[in-house]
Amino acid sequence: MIQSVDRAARILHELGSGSPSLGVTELASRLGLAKPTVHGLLRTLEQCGLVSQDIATGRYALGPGVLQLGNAYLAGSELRARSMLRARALAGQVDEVVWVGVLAEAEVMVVHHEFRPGDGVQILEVGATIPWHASALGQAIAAFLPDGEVDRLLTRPLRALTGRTRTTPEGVRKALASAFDKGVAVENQEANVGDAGIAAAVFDHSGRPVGSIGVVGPADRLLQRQAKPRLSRAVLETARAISRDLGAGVSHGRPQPS
Amino acid sequence: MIQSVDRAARILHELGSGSPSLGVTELASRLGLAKPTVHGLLRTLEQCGLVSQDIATGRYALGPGVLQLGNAYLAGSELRARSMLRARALAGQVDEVVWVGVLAEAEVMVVHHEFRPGDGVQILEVGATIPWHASALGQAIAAFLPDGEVDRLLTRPLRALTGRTRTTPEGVRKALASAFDKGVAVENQEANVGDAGIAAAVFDHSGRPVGSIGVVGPADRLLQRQAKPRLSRAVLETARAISRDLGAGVSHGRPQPS
DNA sequence: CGGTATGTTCGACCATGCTGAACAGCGGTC
DNA sequence: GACCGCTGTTCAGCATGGTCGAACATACCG
Repeated sequence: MIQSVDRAARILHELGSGSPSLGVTELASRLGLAKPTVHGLLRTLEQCGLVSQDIATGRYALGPGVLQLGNAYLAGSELRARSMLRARALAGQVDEVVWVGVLAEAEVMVVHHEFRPGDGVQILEVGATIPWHASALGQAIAAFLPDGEVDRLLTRPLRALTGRTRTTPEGVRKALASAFDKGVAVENQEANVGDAGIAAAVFDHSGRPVGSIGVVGPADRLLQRQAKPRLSRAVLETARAISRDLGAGVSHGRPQPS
Repeated sequence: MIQSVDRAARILHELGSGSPSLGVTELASRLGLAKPTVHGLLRTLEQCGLVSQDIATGRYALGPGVLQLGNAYLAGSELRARSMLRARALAGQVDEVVWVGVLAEAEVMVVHHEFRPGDGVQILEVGATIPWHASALGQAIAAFLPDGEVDRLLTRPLRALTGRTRTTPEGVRKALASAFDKGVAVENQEANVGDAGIAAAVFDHSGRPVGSIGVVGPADRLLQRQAKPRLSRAVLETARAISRDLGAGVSHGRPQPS
């Protein structure tokens, strides 16, 4: 663990969360470092294009370079590349917004967003993150993770995003067990009031869940008695198809803890 | 300049350009560093979520963290925030795709993409980069940069993307002079065969060009005799309006070299 | 016109990251 | 099946180079 690099990453993380621009002093106090240390790191990051300084105020913010990297990540993501066509097909089949996500730390990140075919509203959610325990995408992935990793995830505090968010390890475990049994995770207004999600995990050739795909939309429409089974089946079949594209076998049991 | 941080950034940059995943050995040889050095940097970056290792092959690729940062950059970009509404209005008014860009090193990066209202094809270009000299967005910004910075940009090789790309400093300078006079830069198939662009610079309160906004589309449609003046005027007015929102004065001369 | 913020520079100590060489695990190949 | 080349990884020692405290320049505000 190289300290200076770790500190630089923490600076980037700090600039990315919360206030869009911070001063040297504030950054130093937040990270518990000396002011000149932070200054040197910032100067380096600026020269690399990852951070930019507002010449007027002297404060620092993330630079265009990070966006370029983010774009490169998307372009190089095999999961994303393999799921785009099938995501579009799924969106057309069920007439809902489709998301593809991966697990990053304790958040699930949307790496692809397929619009609902006829819908005019276009809010692009690529790059957005949602606490894993509050999203169908996250639950679908976690359900097939080795026990050890699930335990590690559950040690973190489970923040409540709505009144229906599962905030106890037991509650989340129940959801994971259900998702493991059925193959699909269902989330009912646990992340956003009014919105529900249905998602299934995608596996790579080694049987590890590398991400998930699912539909998102108004809870009353997605969870309608006649809609839910149809959506679940469509999502699961799409996830299985992508997994097959990635070289996974057909059957997925819970992998052994490593 | 902190070497380890700079090297980490170069690793990220290398992972972002070209092959989506690289091995330690290849990275080390590309950067001219020792293998264990690169290994240590990669381990640190991995722990920060900026890089992820494929457990099967052992190779490294960009991690989800960089996408998160890229998204944070977009969310915190004042230029982007201020231009979204006006970009949408412009797109509706002229019925063309609208891009908002900023200059990053020698590339112009698209930070906002407004779809052509009725168009079904939806290729999102946010995060994409184009050599500055080959795009209307880049030329519009450079036309209002201090002479010194333009000189510095022109010392780099001017890569040809099409047969019409300006590849000599003189040719580019002529385009910049025209953009400076008219307030709008016009690019005719210099980046992509068949595509043209019309863009104007956006200024902040200090009079510095912070980015640009413009339309992109088929050359024969954009550069039609009756369309071009109309588009130019609309683009210029939108750019001026955004500049005003950012607190810029009304008149923009070429700033003194600093 | 001080006072108190800020961002920045300098110099010295010593921790820290770099490098060479050696280790372990794989895959192909003769 | 044992060899060889390749990979990613670990380990030690040296000295490079990053960190920190204090001092500087500057801007804002009372």
